[in-house]
Amino acid sequence: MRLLLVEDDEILGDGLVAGLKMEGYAVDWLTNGKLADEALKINSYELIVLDLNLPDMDGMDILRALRARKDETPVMVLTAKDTVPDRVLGLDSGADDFVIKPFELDEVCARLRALARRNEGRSVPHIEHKGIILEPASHQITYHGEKVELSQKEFEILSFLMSNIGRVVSRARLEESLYSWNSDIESNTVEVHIHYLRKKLEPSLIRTVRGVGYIIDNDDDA
Amino acid sequence: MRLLLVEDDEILGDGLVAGLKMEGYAVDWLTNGKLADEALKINSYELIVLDLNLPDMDGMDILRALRARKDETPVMVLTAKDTVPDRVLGLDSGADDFVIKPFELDEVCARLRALARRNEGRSVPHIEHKGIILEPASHQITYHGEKVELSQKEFEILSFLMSNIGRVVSRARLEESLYSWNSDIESNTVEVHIHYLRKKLEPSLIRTVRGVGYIIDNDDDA
DNA sequence: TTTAATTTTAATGCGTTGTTAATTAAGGAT
DNA sequence: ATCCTTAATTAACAACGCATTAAAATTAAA
Repeated sequence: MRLLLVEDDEILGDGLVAGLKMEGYAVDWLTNGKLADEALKINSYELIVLDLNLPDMDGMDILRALRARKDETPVMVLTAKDTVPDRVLGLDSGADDFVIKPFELDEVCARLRALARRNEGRSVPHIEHKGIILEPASHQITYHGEKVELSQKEFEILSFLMSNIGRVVSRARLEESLYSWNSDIESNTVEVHIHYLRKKLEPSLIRTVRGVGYIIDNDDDA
Repeated sequence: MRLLLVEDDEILGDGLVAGLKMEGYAVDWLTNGKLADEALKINSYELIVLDLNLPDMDGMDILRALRARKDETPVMVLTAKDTVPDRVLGLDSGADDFVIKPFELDEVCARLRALARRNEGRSVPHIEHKGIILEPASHQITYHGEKVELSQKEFEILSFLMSNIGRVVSRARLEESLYSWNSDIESNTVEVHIHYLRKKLEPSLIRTVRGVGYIIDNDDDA
């Protein structure tokens, strides 16, 4: 699950990154407001953690710009107690949650889980297709009524494919959804995980579109 | 997917072309602003990557002229950090995204994908004609209800012809859509693929217009 | 620390695909 | 009718993309 952290404080940022990675997030950490603004135009994060107090650009501007682009990604705002204008705490700010510094890492994580859950809950209760039931909330898969144990990466790949049923998903796009920008995957990791998925489920479930990507088809034949 | 790169720096351009081709784009590279302006009046691209700092013509003028012609092609602008007038960063410039030099090739590619995605997301209509159903999203062809397996090049050629039903498409134009300008195809590749298409579908489907090109006719006779 | 599980890397093999090139057929022009 | 040009057909070959496997590296768990 991809997460963007915008935090200029080195020490705090470092700790957050470590903690969030431990929670299983693929974290991109930016210390620069303008870069963050740019990064968000790519729009491929599931969560954003945003410090309002940045040196080069007001965090609120980033948030405003984000919402102006109709980007609904859940945003958690970090602020120091005395720098929060009251209006910010209102609903119109566009943020989904606030944490006041100093805070406990555990609390942030719990709130993030809640955010993610709430966000999934709206749009994707569970996806069902060809005998597969995928429940994002519990992170579990059922295939023809039987539980199937998937590793994290396998789950993420399947999720991505299943939320794009009928559309070809390029390998690059899959990689984007699994990793953060700068992490270089120069090998065939995705292929390998696809292979494991086919093994655990049905080989014909995921169709290869040579030179293009992978797809889970709509139709019932294969 | 055709992409126009306008970049005067030889070294940078060379690298970009290589990288973009690797991503599967058919890249046309122009180092000259005026030529680019002309090219954009004639050709149509799915993406444009534009360096603002050109020797003979301001990149912004190209962009302005493009938008003045109601051309909505997504444009990614490349700029050096200190040469970006602030106004350029505003929404009114007409660009869809910016990248500040120096940049990572990976980032540019990721952003381009995002641009293309945003742009195409609206409508991916399937084309239907004479019993053939072509679905770009799933990359599949049906002929009289039966699935037909096509290779990538075959698929691309058929796509191009089917989105130009009733119009003759010259071989040069087909080659352009499959390859970039300067990539040399000195043989009859297109003919060969046309041949395979006719074999897999109906020989009479694609009519040869001698000395001109190929066409899929409107009418029901052949 | 040891063990197990997960993830990544790397190497291999195979089938598909794109391209080339040579030959045959067809269409126009003289 | 013949010649010349253009297109169709076929086969051969090289290159590529993907699947698969095993092993290494990393991470989590005991």
